[in-house]
Amino acid sequence: MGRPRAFDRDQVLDRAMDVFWRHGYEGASLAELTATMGINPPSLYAAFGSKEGLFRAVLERYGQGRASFMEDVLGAPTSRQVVERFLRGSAELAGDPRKPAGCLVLQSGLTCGVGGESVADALSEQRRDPESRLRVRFEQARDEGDLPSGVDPAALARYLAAVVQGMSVQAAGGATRAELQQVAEMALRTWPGN
Amino acid sequence: MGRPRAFDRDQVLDRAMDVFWRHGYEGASLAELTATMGINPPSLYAAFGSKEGLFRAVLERYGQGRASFMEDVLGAPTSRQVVERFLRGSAELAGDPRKPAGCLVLQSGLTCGVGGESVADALSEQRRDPESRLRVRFEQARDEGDLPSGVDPAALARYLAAVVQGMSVQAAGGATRAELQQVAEMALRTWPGN
DNA sequence: TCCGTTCTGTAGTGGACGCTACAGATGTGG
DNA sequence: CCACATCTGTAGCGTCCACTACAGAACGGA
Repeated sequence: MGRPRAFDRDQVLDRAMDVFWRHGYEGASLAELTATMGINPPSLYAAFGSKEGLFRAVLERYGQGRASFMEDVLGAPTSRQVVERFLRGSAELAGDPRKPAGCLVLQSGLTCGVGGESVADALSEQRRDPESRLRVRFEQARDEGDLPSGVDPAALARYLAAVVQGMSVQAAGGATRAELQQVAEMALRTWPGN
Repeated sequence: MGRPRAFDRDQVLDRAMDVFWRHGYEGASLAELTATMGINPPSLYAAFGSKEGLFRAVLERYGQGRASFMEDVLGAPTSRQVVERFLRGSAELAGDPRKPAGCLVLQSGLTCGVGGESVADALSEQRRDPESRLRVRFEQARDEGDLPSGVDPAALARYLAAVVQGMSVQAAGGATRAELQQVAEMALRTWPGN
């Protein structure tokens, strides 16, 4: 009971995500956030507590999409197909013209000013997550004999994470979807067999 | 004539570089910069004009080191060796424990707030430079028959740039030098021949 | 209809930011 | 030794930042 909320939580989160994505966590000002979200500061603070709280809510929403992507990737029958889905799908996502370039988790903060360390740490953790899930999947593949000999699951996972993060950087610099796909195909040459 | 400058320009630039590297362009405050450089704001402004002017001076100094690295890379006799030097050398640099992790050009600003676009553009340009020089080198290699058939010089250059940028991101997340070297070696499998 | 509760919009708050006015210090040229 | 030019340190400028006090509006319950 009480006066009902005049905005849709998911909708304003999507709009906030766009601002954080384009300007980074610290570069996104409350003035621009509230203007884009179409609400006033008190409403924002009542709903999310703080700028960091808002950002974490955005991050969680973003993480849902990533999680479903990773489930599709990890569900591929062979390790070679895991790699294909991961690289090609990431190129597709990083180059999606309907969204800001690259990846929110990378764009919104590689570095931070003093006091922003907790946000930077949260982002760093988010970046590590797909890599560790890939590693686990490749360890399983190795035990099943589904990994070329001489390939270390951890090194392969780290390499793939690096390539995808590099694609995000390229996208931020204006690379097109087709160019990102070329990067994915070059990376797939790492592993011509299978 | 007049009162002589009480600080060494290159020394304060190196110290400023460290701050920008760790906190990014916008995350580096004048207070921290002046404290680290050991000078007061008026001295800084007399010498560099503005925070952006200081950053550009830092960037130019950083670029000198990068340029000599790229000259060594591009001077390798075969394209395969160009790739080896670029990947292994970049892993070495990104993991250098004497400096902040990764690459200044990437750490100091993938995104920016409103008004910081000129800095972001300058950084984006700096990021493209090694890639275009690699492309030119690979085009030369192709004309000399020194490139495997089916490899596009532009795509190869972009791929390598992405891998190296990804290594920087990994370094920012705490990856060790040895782990970065593993990424380089994985990437070298792209091109087992030669 | 009135009450309690929750949200909304206006209009700020203190503080940190990039930057600079000013006066004193330190050098060179005459 | 003095006039002048340049740098240095103190102290503070206006502006923008994340954030909030407050009063009125919009609901459900009695």
